[in-house]
Amino acid sequence: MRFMHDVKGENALPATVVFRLGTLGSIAADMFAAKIEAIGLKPKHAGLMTALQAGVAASQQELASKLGVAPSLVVMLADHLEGMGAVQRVRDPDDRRRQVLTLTDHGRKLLGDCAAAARELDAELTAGLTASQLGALQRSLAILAEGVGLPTG
Amino acid sequence: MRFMHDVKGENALPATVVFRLGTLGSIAADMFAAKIEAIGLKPKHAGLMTALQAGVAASQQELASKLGVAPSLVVMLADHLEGMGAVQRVRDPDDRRRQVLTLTDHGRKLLGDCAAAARELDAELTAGLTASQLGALQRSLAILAEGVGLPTG
DNA sequence: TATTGTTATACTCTATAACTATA
DNA sequence: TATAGTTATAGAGTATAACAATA
Repeated sequence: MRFMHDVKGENALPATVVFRLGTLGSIAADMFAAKIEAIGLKPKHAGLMTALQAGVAASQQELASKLGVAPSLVVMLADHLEGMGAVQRVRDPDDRRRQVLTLTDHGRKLLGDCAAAARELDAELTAGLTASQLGALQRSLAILAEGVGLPTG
Repeated sequence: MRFMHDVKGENALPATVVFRLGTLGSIAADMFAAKIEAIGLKPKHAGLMTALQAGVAASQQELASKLGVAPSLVVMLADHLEGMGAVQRVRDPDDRRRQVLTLTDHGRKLLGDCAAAARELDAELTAGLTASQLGALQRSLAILAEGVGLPTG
């Protein structure tokens, strides 16, 4: 006979995937934010540039939709990135209402710096995993990401 | 010869564990928040109750430390939980400055409801994984959680 | 004087709503 | 009239700082 709520067992809240993803994700996001703060970026800037790099969105409306944020937030993110020379805004000649964003060389370099920071954190975060565990984790996370239709990749 | 920044490859930002944990974690947290909103709770309330249940903290200061939030936030979370009869505040007779929080029966029931909600989301989220992939994922996440000294897990 | 809890205040983030330009 | 972008405003969430009670 077991406890109905199974407070310590594998059915308890802390053992669920959503709980662990939520808590680990929050910590991971904070670590990443701290790492890229030095180059003047926040995670959402990296997310926007990643969407541009992947070619899944170009106009600000498309970006807002893909990133799952309000259009007004894209304006501020793009302002910041344009101000530091990471992206360029060019009016779409076919529809002059649209601002098409493109990554500059500097933007690509910054995105590379973000990736390098992320890889350093990966090494730190996954130090306790064996190589095969790490591989399995990466594959599982990729499947989960695909399952929820992840905005930014 | 490869591109220096390897923008699409497995070294790129979207393929890192931190990036995927961050994005998936945010989605998971939102899903969980939406599920438990109906019972008047937010993820941080569940985290606080989980810490109480696990016995890793009792006073509000200890909770603030374990949860990684400001003491003033614990006051508000505890106010809310006390208001709905999920926790009790009792003064520590040995040190009357300390408020010791304890879960009530109703609090334990609510925590069980949170766990049930999380399990439902797990089923939905991990539908694309095989049983063995799921098991491997759970083990890996547990190791990562331990590695970062997770507050509430 | 130091510490726990509380209250008051301010800041960050983000969304909603109003506005401008273009279609 | 409808849409892309922008600006202005407002709300949620959380931290910092001041305060009260106890040690």
